[in-house]
Amino acid sequence: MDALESRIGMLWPDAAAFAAGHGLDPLVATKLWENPCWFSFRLNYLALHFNGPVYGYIQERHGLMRPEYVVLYSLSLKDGSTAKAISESSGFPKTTISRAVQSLIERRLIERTPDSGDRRSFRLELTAEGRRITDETLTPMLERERLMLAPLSPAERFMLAELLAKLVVAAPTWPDAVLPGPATV
Amino acid sequence: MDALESRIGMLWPDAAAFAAGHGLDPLVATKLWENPCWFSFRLNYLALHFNGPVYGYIQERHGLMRPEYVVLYSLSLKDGSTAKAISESSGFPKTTISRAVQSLIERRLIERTPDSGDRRSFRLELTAEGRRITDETLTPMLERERLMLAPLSPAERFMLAELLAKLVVAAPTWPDAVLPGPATV
DNA sequence: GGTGTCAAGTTTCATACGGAACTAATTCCC
DNA sequence: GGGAATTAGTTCCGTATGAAACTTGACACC
Repeated sequence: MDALESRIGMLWPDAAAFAAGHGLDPLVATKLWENPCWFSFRLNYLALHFNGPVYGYIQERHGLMRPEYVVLYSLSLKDGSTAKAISESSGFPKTTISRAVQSLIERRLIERTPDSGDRRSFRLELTAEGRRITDETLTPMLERERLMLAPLSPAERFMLAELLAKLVVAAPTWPDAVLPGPATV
Repeated sequence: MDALESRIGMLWPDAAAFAAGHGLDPLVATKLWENPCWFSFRLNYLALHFNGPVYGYIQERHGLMRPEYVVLYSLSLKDGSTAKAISESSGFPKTTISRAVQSLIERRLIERTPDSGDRRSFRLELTAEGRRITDETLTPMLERERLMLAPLSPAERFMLAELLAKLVVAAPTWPDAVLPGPATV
């Protein structure tokens, strides 16, 4: 009964013709216009085209792996966060974050001070040098976003920001596993 | 001068208060409402909450790694695609796709036939068994998208689909590296 | 105030991953 | 038509990664 609903993203008649007309790879056009899972494809495709260039640049310029920079960036937004919070908000497993934290401490980009009250966890804080790196990196990141969002009008950008925010806000209500289909029982 | 522009996604006054009111992790709220790079965060966060559950399920139920399933799914949309096209449309490096293809051939989920005309490349095609798996997996994938998009009205979903599509269409015009800032020269 | 359960972070270990170099086929172009 | 430059795909190899097990501390419960 949702046959119509799942076709929301598939309103272009002919992916091949569209691809030819827009300099788009034919398979990309198919995934864009003839894909029942239109949402996840667009999400992943766009995320990819942000992450690749940006983390490539950071890696090359500062020698930081992606999880390391994720920690740094998280602290630049909220200094004193714990490894746990960073892990959950970024989606990297806590083991990966733990390693990143150690590496950043060795490089004196962050400091770890025991949390008063709970001796299992630690406040993580940027050093001056760590802050310098996040400051310096913000410009190219913003520039990349600007570039990617350029096709939209300001009103459209605002609309997009709102729609995505609505979804993020709802995330805590989502189950963290896909239910096995009824045939599996 | 774009100070305003980059604050598009940051229109909520107090992330901490918002988090408390919505059962949202405080760091997530900060990344949502006090983050100059609002776009990439929302993109990655949502992609993550699709990929994790869905690929976890596929891995568990069918023993397929993510790149393997990406190949399978790509062929379910456009049978006869080449490894190259799959690599570029999915963002996985060609070496990873190559390995996935080999594994899928061994498991008789796809077949490889030499491309008439260019003997370097191969048409990849689903076997009946491969098709069975993509058919069977589509339901939980659609269900996950439905769940994630549930907070939006049909009109909003349509709007979101359109906005994201506009961006994907523009992707071929994006440089594939972030320019080094002027201070780097 | 012990005992069992849970949570933050670390260590261990097997492996999936992706960059660099390679092979083979194609295209360019003089 | 023949050599240079490109392209599809594979192989090799070092390593970043994440699941499972572990450590240490908090908290519940009686």
